Amino acid sequence: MVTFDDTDIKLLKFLQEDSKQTNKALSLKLGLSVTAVFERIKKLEREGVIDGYVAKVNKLRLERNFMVFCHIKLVQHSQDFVVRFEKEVKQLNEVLECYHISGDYDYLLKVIVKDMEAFREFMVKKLTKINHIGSTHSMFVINEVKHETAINL
Amino acid sequence: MVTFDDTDIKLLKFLQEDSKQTNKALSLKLGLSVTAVFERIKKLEREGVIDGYVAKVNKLRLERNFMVFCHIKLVQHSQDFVVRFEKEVKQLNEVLECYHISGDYDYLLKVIVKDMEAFREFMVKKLTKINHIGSTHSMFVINEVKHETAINL
DNA sequence: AGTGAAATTAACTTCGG
DNA sequence: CCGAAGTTAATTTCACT
Repeated sequence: MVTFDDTDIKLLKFLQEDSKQTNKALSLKLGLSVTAVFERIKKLEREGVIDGYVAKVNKLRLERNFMVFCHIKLVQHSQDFVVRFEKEVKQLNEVLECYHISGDYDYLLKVIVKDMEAFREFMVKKLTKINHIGSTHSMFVINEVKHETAINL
Repeated sequence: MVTFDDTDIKLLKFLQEDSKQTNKALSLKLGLSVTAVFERIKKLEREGVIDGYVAKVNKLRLERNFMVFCHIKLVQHSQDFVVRFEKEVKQLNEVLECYHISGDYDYLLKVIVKDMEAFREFMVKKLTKINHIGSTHSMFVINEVKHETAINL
């Protein structure tokens, strides 16, 4: 098991907020040399703690501002059905997230589309075309109160 | 209204996947010069379409692998209560996402903590300490089937 | 482990056309 | 939008604490 010291945690916090800042800037915030920062980042990348670097885009500006959470129940829970459902749902690009959850429903999906019309299309032509879906229940997002990409470290 | 051409959309797709690739690499993928890529990125940043650049971290490696979705109902829905609830929930670092949703419950929260014990602490000491919460319903994530950070463009 | 400095490479940024 | 030139930062190495 690899361990992380406080400096690693701080470094990850900074990089989760802004990955474009220079190693110089990070070295000042951390009280380390540029070389040390460089080595630590490389180590975190090598160990897979840092999983990559991505641009965040503004959903509103891109007309992908209609978010819906869909609960899904399967008709059966045999290994076979579960595997097939998960495989098919992964291929739907409107589905950004899919979780197998405890409770009344089996799955919770986060779906992002342009508008209600696009959502209807998605439901009718894609989601409900997947076999073995028992029932669905959609919850529309009225307002995004909070959306953090950074894990709380 | 600002518009985006196909090249902008492609560029955003690439940057949502990997923001550390060089403008040179992007220029090859897009069939443009490095300068053109540079100018387009700057334009997208200026216009707020690109919202920032962040490092993705591996939840598993960092012991933040316990995810719970919490439904919350308020006892009242006066402007005052809603505003106060939203303000307080924003300050909880275990809550990565919070949505005001349609349906039986008022809010859906995505909570990430270390383990069940940490979740219990969170519920008892933080979440249910917020006033005006009527009822809650927690759904534990058994398995993360899909988790895309990139918006489907 | 970390530091500072120096050398190298590569990327970013500006500018004239 | 392009290519070239100038600027800056990332990256690597090394001698030393």
